[in-house]
Parts: sequence; C-alpha cells; structure tokens
Amino acid sequence: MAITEEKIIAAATRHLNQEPTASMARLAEAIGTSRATLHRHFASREDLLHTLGVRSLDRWEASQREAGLAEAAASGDPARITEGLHTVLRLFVADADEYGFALTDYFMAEMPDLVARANELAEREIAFYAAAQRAGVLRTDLSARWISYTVYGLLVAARDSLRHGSVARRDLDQLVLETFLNGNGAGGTP
Amino acid sequence: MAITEEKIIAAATRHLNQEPTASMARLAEAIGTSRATLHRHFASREDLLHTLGVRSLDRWEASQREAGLAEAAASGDPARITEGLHTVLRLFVADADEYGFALTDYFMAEMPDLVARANELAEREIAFYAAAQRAGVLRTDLSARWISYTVYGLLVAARDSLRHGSVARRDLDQLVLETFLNGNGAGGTP
DNA sequence: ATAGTATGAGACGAAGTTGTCTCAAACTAG
DNA sequence: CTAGTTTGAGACAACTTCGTCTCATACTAT
Repeated sequence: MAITEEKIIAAATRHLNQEPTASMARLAEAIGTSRATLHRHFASREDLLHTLGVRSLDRWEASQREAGLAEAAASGDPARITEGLHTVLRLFVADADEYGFALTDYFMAEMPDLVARANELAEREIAFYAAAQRAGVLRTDLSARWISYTVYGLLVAARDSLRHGSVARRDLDQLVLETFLNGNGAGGTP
Repeated sequence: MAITEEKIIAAATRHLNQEPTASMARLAEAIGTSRATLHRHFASREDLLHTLGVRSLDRWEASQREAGLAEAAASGDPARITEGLHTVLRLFVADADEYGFALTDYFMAEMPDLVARANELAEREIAFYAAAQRAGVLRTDLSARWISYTVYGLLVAARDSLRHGSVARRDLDQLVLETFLNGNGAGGTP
C-alpha cells in the first residue's frame, strides 16, 4: 500500500486550490497515482469532493473548538472573548490557506448535508460574535450575522492575496485581525 | 429579431449568479431561447463567458470613473477622496450584486486578456487607496494593496449575504462602508 | 519462496457537452 | 401580400469525462 487515503486527500486539496475544476485524471496525475487507484479509494468524483468538504468542515469546527469560542462566549469575560477572537482568526487564516478552494467553490452548495453542517457551524460562530458584542468587544450596531460574513470575506481576501503573492504569510494574521477589528479608515473622524 | 444580445447577456449573467457551471443548454433555457439561437449570437461558450467578463470589467471601470477616483486622488483633498471612497463602495456593491459570479469564478483566471485588464484596474484602485492614505483618510500601517483585497473580500461577503437573504439590500451599502472604514471592533481599546 | 495484495496501463461503454447543420415555421419590413 | 430574416426543434459528429473492468507487474508479509 504505497498510497494512503490521507496522501490522496492532501494532494487533491493542494491541487484543487490551483485548479478548482480539475478532472479525476488531472487529480490522479497531481497526486502521483493512476486514475484506477484513485477510483479504488474514492468511488466517484462526488465521493472525493464530499470527503474534502467534510474535511474542511472538520477543520472549521476544530478551529472553533481550539479557540474555545463556546466557553469564552459562555464566560462573558471580555478578555477571554478577545483572546478567543484573536485565536480563531489566526486559525481560520491557516484553514483558508489550506482549504481555500472550498471557500468559494460551487460543489459545496450542491451537497445538502455539507450545507446543513456549514449552517450549523456558522450559527455557532454567530452566537460567539453576539456574545462578543454583549461583552463590549465588538460593536453592537452591526448584526452578528453580518459580522460573520465579513470574516468570511476577509478569509477570501487573505486566500487570494496569498495566492497572488501580494502579502507575506507571516504578516497575514495581523492584517486580517487589524482589518477585522478596526477597518481601513484612519480613524481621525469616526 | 425577438432576442437581443443584450437580453442574452443580461439573462445569462443573472442565471450564472445562481448556477455558475450552467451549460449552454441550461443558459438557453434560462434566457428563454434555443441553443441554436444562442450559438448564432455567441459562437462558443468561451465567447459568451469572455463577453460577460468584459462586461463585468467595463462595469468595474465605469464605477471607478463615475466615482471620480483618479481626480480625487490627484486633488489630494481629504473631503473629495472620502466622497469618492463612499461613492465607489456604493457602486461596487451594486456591481457585486449584478456580476457576483465573476468575483470568484475560475474562468476569469483562464483568459489572459481579462486577467491583464483586471490587474490594470486593480492597480488604478490601489493608487487611489494610496492617495487616500497620504490624505489621512485611510490608515497608513496597511499596504494599499492589502486594502484593495479587503474591498474585494467585503464584496464577496456582500454578494453572499444578499444571496442567502441575510441582509436587506438597502442596508448593504452602509454595512460595507462601515465595516470597511471602522471594522467590527467596539473601538473602546484600540 | 510464495501467496496475497496493491498498482499502473489501457480498453470500454455510458453520459453529457459542444459546435454545426438542416429544415420548417414564425415573424417582419416594405 | 410577399420576400427576406429569424427562430426553434432536432439530428449529427467530435470531444471530454466518468466509472468499470481486465490483466500483467510490482510489492509485502510470513
């Protein structure tokens, strides 16, 4: 067994970030295996993409958990919430770097179970942002739902700026955090 | 001549926002015409998509011009630059609503002339953001290039929040502007 | 060494898409 | 009304992709 499913998943994810419409033949080539072997591990293209979608959602959920969003929200402590926010944004940037193609690809919207789970994760996140608003960490004149969309948008921006080589990876966390919290205005006349 | 190329372009744009991978048959159906007639106006699918790409770039350029970005940047006047910024963001939101699929679809990246022109327009915009930084309208500790990416990201967020029905269209301009300028932080401890 | 397993190359049909073509019907300008 | 134009429906071949299958080769564990 020279080829692992993990190897396939990793290589396929990497290649789909460059060529989101890659065929099974192209993916097999990028993985360094044959189309036959690829089909032995994943019965269909939809099966493979579904697995990758689940992986990306796993990662999303893991980042939420690792940042301790639920606990921070429950505590209501501004310091803990702030720390959770910083942590989760940093983790999300890493996730967007690795699973970037899943952010905007159309196949996700075609798989109802993935959509349902994505909605669940989004709702959890919105609950955290709402708690951050109550704790005085985030402004209250924007809906928590809109805030969650701005996070999503910033991740798309982060992904593309990285791909185009417009920013250095090591600067990205701080850029996203700063822009998310304070925006781009000079702040002189708010 | 019951069907105009304008009608085709408008209907195709509208439908591609819902189904970015639609085939020529699906597009013809959505337009309300036949596949044969569609091919009479656009020789190939690539031809059609290229036309739509050019349209979206036309619109981008028109919004930059209508907002008077170049003149505002040249003047160096903070008030004019601020007004141009507000105007262009408002126009961009409308553009993202209409040509949303072009924001993240892969076909754009496969057409070198479109990529080249998109880069040109991006550079013009970056020049404006840099002028806004010099005028004290935008913060100077973020690169103008990164700022342009955050605008792009916010437009993706605006597009999706609209599609999902999460925000009202009439609130969207203000949401984007506020988030762009001031971010989501409470601002209590900057 | 041998038996079992995993792989690569290729053939194959099924399905979908694309672009072209034909022809009859509908429409329109004069 | 009539001649020219536009359209819709369908047929057609070429192409791509997909999923399956076979078979010979390489590898691995015992």
